[in-house]
Amino acid sequence: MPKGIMLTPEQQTQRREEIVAIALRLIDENGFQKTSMREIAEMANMGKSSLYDFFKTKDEIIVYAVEQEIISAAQEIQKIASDGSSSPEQRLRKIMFRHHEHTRQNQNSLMWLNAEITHLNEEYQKRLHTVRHAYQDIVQSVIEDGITSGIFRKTDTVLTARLLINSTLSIIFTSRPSSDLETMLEETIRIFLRGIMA
Amino acid sequence: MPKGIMLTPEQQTQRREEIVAIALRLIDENGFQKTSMREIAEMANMGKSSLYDFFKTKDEIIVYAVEQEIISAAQEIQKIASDGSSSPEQRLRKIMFRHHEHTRQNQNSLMWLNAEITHLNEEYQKRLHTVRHAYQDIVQSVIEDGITSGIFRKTDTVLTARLLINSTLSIIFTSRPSSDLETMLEETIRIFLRGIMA
Amino acid sequence: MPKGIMLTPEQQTQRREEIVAIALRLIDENGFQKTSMREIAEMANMGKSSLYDFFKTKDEIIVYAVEQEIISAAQEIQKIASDGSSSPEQRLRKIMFRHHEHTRQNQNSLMWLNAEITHLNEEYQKRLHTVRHAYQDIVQSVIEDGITSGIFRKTDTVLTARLLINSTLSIIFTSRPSSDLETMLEETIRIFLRGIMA
Amino acid sequence: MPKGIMLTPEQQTQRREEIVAIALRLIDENGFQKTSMREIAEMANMGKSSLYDFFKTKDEIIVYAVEQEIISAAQEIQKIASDGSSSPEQRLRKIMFRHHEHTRQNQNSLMWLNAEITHLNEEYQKRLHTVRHAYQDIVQSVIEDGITSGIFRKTDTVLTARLLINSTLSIIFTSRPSSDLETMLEETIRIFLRGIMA
DNA sequence: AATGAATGAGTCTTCATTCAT
DNA sequence: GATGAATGAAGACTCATTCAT
Repeated sequence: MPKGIMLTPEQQTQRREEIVAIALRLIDENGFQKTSMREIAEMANMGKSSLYDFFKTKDEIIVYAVEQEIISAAQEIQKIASDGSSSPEQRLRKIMFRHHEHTRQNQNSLMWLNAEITHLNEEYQKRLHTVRHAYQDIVQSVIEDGITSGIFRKTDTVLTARLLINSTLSIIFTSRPSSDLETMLEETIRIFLRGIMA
Repeated sequence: MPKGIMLTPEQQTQRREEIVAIALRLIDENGFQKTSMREIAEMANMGKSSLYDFFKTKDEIIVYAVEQEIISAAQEIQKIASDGSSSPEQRLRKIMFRHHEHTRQNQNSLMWLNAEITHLNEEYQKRLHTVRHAYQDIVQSVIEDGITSGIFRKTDTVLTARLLINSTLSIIFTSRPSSDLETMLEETIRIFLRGIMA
Repeated sequence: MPKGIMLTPEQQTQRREEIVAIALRLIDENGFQKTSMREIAEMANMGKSSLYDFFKTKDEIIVYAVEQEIISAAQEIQKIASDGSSSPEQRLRKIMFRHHEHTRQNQNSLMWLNAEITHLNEEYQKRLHTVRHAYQDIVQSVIEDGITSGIFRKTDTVLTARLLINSTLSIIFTSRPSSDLETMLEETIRIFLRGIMA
Repeated sequence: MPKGIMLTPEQQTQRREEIVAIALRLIDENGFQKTSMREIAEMANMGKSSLYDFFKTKDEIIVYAVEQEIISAAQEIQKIASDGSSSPEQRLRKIMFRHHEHTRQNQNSLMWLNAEITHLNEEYQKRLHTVRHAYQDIVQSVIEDGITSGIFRKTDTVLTARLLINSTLSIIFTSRPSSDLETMLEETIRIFLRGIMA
């Protein structure tokens, strides 16, 4: 950690990623509230106040973390969504698998934000909404492709996309799993596809 | 609030209900964290410490509150579920309407618990799981009725019930509603029913 | 310190006075900024947070302290001001002596507020302005008596009162006293009286 | 801002003046406490730590700033004071106008120092006392001229000078101005002159 | 039985200052 | 010479919980 040399944007980003990785781990273990900045700083081997050079507030850490996760997941599902060689059904299925992974990896942060997003400051809410909407739009576009091509019936695609996206939470956050995650995911996809098939 | 007069068990219970009603309202308005014991006590016209005669911890308030809400909602959907004169499909639809109401009325408490349940003490987790499972079981039983009677295909009914139950959260917690709640609920039910129809 | 028994208003007030006395002493020693709530609490033999049962903010401590001092000083100079048996000149002189005492006893708090009042929240500013104006009004009224009775010439009495009042700060806050406080006060009064004599 | 090029003493001084000008402005806008070194550095287009090449501490900035202001104002009032063609009364009046300007331009810094000077380190206190005394001495000298020439009566000239000097604060820092600044200044001068006239 | 006074542990955040490059 | 990354110490404030009366 050189002292007076401006961090390149890459270094900045890398440092942020490091912090975020640590923070996410702690948050997943103990919850956001019970994770303190002191704790994060200690795990990150830096002074409490140095955190504030990278994130203006504690909230921003989780917001940034989830924002990045969603952006990166969005890029991946976008690739799948744009793959003209698969049927909408195929693509939706693939997206769900990728999405399930994303949900599983960030389960607690995502869930915490679901519950607390309305208590974040407006800027953060807006940032999250933006990326979430973009993400949903991708899923939605595949559904619309299916409708256009006649294999899906006409549904409220905004809602359908959201139902699909949120369904992975039902799979992951259960105190009474009926089988392994993958099997449940398959079953979920099956139900939904059948639900929207023409 | 007479001093030195023993409260009968009924009064005890009634007082608990009052507190719980107030707490639920405050939590739904401001979130669990931002609702303080002082605030609850003031609204309930009692001393801070008197709350502790009814609930051992702050957590217990929300746990008990949601527990009761779920129990009471379970009783109602049980009635619907047991109504032999309707088809399973009809019953599922009615249940979803009632369930949606329940979700809407306690949205923040329910969501907060979803996010924080793993950080509650074990006893509370267990209590919540118990009632949730019982609730889910009812929904599940209707689905199974449908399967038995041949109108639903064979699915993972535990999972299906959970998907159904959680779908109301997707409807209620959206920053981008595609239409009014009831319409979205109808659409959701339609998709699911179709998804599980034989 | 009984635990669950409501403090009577008198006890409340007394407790506040105790805190205020300690706080004022610390503030006079080390300045407002360098006096911490922890320090005050420790000196007052109470938990940090108990302070907040008596004062909502740190600022409020000094505001309340000075407010009370001014109110009490105002009552005393009011008595002098209303004493019909003395000439306005006599009364002004007596008031200045009493006022000088008041200034001396609260020198650092008063000076600190002079510098920082604009950074206090509005409510506090208003409270201070109110009592200060009331205090100034009393001094002003004596000056006006003198004008009415013809012994003082017509001056801007609002300004004159303020000059008179603030002059004690010049006497007290000097790094180069030209004599003892009382002598300087006498000289100051002499100059002012001569300055406004008809 | 060339790197590695030695600054000439003139450039050094000039840079200091720039910093000081910026600091004074910020301090007068937001107060000393709320003005951070980062803020000053940013406004001065230099790195935070570069400030420390010019000033050892934050305190020194305001000390130096006010010191320079007083020295420069002292030079100006010295010119007035030495003007043999005007009467002491005339000169005092002119000085007061110039002094009022000086006070007004640095009101918050001056007031802040009044309140906090005793909490500065000794060296800074000494430096400020030195220039303040020099400044007061000039005013005092004019008063003494007046006494010598018989138009002023014999007063404690050290005190009188201080009263005169501080009176501008009463004019400027009021929450209840009785008229515009200039008029109040005129009235103040009138009262004082009359107060010390033979 | 009922209360509110008292607390202690903990929170996020700020900032002047240092120092390696 | 100039910089900004890094920090440590501190600060105000909150709140669930306890307990003496």
